[in-house]
Amino acid sequence: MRVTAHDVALAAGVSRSAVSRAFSPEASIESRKRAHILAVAESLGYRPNLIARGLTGRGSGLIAVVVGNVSSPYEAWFLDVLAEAIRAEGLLPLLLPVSPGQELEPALDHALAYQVDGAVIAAGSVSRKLAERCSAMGAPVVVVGRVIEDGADSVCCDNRAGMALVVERLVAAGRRRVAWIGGYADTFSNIERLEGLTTGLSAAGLKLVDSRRGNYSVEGGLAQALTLLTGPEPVDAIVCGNDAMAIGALSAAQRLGRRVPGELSVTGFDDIPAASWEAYSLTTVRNPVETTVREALALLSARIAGEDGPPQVVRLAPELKLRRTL
Amino acid sequence: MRVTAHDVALAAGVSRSAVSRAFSPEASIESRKRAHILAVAESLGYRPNLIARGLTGRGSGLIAVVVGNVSSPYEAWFLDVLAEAIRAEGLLPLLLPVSPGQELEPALDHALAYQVDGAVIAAGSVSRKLAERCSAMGAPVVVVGRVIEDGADSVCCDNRAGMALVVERLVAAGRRRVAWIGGYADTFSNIERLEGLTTGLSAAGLKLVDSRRGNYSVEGGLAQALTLLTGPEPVDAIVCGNDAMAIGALSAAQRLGRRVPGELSVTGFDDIPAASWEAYSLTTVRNPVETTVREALALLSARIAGEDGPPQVVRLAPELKLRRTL
DNA sequence: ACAGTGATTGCACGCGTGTGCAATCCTTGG
DNA sequence: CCAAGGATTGCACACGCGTGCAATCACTGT
Repeated sequence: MRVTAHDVALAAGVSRSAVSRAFSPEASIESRKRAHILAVAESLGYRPNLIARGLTGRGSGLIAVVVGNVSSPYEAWFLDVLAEAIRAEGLLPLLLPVSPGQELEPALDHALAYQVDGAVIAAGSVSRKLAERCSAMGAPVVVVGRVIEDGADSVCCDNRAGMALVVERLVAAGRRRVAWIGGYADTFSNIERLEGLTTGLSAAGLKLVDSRRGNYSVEGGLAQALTLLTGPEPVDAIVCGNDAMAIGALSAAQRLGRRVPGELSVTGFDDIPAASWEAYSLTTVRNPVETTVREALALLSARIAGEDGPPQVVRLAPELKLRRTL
Repeated sequence: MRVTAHDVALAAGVSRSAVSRAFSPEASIESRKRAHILAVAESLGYRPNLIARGLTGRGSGLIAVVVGNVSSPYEAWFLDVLAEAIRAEGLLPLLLPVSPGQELEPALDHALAYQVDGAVIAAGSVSRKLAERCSAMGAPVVVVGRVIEDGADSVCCDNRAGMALVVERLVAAGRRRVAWIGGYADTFSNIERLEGLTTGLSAAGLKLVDSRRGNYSVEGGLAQALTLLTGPEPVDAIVCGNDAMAIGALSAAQRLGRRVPGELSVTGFDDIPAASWEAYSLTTVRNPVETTVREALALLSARIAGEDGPPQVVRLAPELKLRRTL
């Protein structure tokens, strides 16, 4: 059935150990013999069983990747970069989709049962206890997009700084009646972004005119912007917690005939690919996804290599992408 | 370090076999004892090592998922649905991103070395030989989005039928000068969609006015539509090979001030989420992704369960989504 | 030619789990 | 009270691989 090292050993007339060593680059084995074994192995279609190899203790070569709705543009973008980077390290990503509201723990348990070497968590609510439990099981964890104080390594863009950039530009453009459409209320990124917005505004002597929740989706942004713009309170800028909602808000503005950015500014956060599509040309804050992934994997690799020490927090500076909606 | 069944056995004062049986629902074991063992296991934080379990032959519980650029909207959508469905079956998806142009084989080898129970291949060029090799290794393969004649199970929407729907509507709307912006030339879906378009047109006594390649990307669609619309040949309809390019084409039309659908029709294929965003309201062909995933997994499960027989081909009927661009 | 040295090699064990088989236990019927 | 039968249990082996250890080999220097 399945061809094993034993079969190769038989066919090549050597011991099974020799086969094993032929596939370990550093092992001591005569090079002529190794070549022969590799040739026989090739002809038999033999590949070392990585599952069995993982059993001997040297790590499974698997990385758990916890991510939310993969179909949301930001998550898809992030996952794309991350998966590519993991494979570039010779590892394999185990995909664990955890929709908002679902429990993270069962999914993580499932992955831990596969002896993953590490986990990148970009969704679900991860407590300090959970992170510690993973580490105790031998799987270092890097949390992305939020910071667990003293609990786990994390890398996350500086949301407040990003919003500060938006406010600066907003004020320079003479906007005075600013509204906010945020994501899920208790989300780390949502809290920080809102906080960055309000402190920036109050520094300019302004305060929010309105504040709503759009659940980070296009539909949510559209619905909230519609009721907002048809409400009693006049508004000359809508700051959104992410790009998807900003795209929804732009649709609302279009439907209501508001000129953007003439009478109304709209901004997003993340700079997903759609933000630069001409129909939107959304002014937004660029979330440095590539750097985030690089840093996260570097942290993870260090931990896997055994590096000890207190949890590290990497904060990445975002950048304002000026386009045509502000 | 890592807590094993042996540790639990010691702590519970039973044999290791008993621990193993406590975790197999059908195994013969006194229920009081099972409860006790499970309690001890829980208190020690023990979970059966699925890697080791996979070694005994009963499958690894892993499914390889080969997909292209995850960040492209259609692939992200598909992956989202698929990953969710795989987890719903109690399996775990192993993510293998294979960008267009990259080799599929090394990625698949990597996954096969993990003894995956099966593979869903939605990207990369898979030959009949490759599919057979996988099956020989004990990993059934389902190909999605293209058909390997007599080579592997596959499920794929009926691209020609989809295009027929577009043509029908196009002709009814009185369009006579139709251009085509396709994806990668040698792609299965691209060939079928183009074929469906041309046969439909010639049945109506028409033929393509122009034909281009936009690489299935927004940027490609934009660039091709720009040169197309500023070229010598007048055009009153652009049929695109997927939604992303259609979105690019709409941007081109907007930039050039063409009224859509007044002077120009634009259509896509797939019905990605962005197609229904108000800025586009793209008329397109809905690719039945949910059904595709369901059928693909059903096929795969049957094969994993040992079902024999000739390769099956499932063709799914698409549906025209009439919006505002045609 | 011979001892000494270092490179190869094979044996056997361990990784953590499932499971056939025979031994044991408890239950039940007479 | 005894025997028969079924339910439980533990032993031991298997899964496919890496690797320490001791044995073997080739080779070198004198």
